Amino acid sequence: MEYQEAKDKFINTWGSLGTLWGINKAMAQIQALLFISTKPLSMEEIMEELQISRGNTSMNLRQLMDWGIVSKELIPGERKDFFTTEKDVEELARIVAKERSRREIKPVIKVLSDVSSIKDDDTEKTKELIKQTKALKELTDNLDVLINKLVDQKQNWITKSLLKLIK
Amino acid sequence: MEYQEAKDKFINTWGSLGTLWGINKAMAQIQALLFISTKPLSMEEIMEELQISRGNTSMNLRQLMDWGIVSKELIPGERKDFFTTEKDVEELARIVAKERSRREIKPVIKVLSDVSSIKDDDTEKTKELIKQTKALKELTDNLDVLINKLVDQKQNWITKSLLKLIK
DNA sequence: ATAAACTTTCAAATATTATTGAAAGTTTAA
DNA sequence: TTAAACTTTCAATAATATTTGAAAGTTTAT
Repeated sequence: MEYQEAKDKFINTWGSLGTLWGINKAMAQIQALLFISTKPLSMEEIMEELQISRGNTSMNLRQLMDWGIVSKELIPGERKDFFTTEKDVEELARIVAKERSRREIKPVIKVLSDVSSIKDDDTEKTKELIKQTKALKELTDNLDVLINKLVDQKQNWITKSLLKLIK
Repeated sequence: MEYQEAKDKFINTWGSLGTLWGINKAMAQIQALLFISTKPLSMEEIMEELQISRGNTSMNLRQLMDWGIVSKELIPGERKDFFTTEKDVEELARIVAKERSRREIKPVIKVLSDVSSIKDDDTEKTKELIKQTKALKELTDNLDVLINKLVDQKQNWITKSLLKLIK
């Protein structure tokens, strides 16, 4: 496999993986492109490489910046903005995990917490609703804590965590 | 909050959460409905409760069964099929984690592995592609192992894992 | 202040994905 | 067998999400 083919394959796979996880294709592809780029890229270059429109590029770069995964790089003497992504995979994973926790998990915990604390009217169906949503709430809560704990271990978190779990 | 409101809220939240994670709304809602039901439900009952078509119900029940989270329950003397979902949250989480590993993570590892093993032609961009995809491959690999290890701890896996990680 | 260079916004267009419903298929009881 | 009861399939349709592109907005150099 040659460079160009490998690059395309990586960007496309990353793009469809994104889709599968509720992240849109362009957003994932831009990140992938920056991730393997040897230098910061301008909007023009991104549009050109991925064959997407200016508007699309702009909106998705904004989202990536909101996630904290991509940042603007000011290049002296250049009028345009240039963009880079976090290059360290562990730091990247850390950011993504934290953001997903904040954006997706926390709000769900809130709903589960509300639903599971309705007044028990002593009917079987109410009891079941309370019991099951409470169990789900506890699981989600614990998972969230677990993820945040994992991710907070500053260096080599995965390796460290693995070692501990082996017993 | 009354029973009906809490139930609707739960089913709807679960439905939109599904969407966010690449699982379609009806599929997530059916699972949610079964999860808080006190008894197995027929297709008719599911259609009625969620206001969705027969075809939609049938297809999504099939998918839930393919995932291994819903199963047919044969009720003696009944002609219709009845359906239940796994009621234990930990077992549910275990199944979902295993399936996502198999369906989504493993194939990505394969692609990353292929891409990162292209022939090094000693250009800077090829070196960067190899370096970055290799790092990503290793991270994904390790995360996958970690998830599977967590999930394989038969009882109270989250609690146990948490304790270990506290140090 | 002006205008060129560049970025953002957002309504409309396009593409993708989910849903419907009726026909085809299957199972069961008599 | 036959036919009623039930389930599945899938082409057509509807709903949703993404993308475009041009106008509006912003910044910077002169």
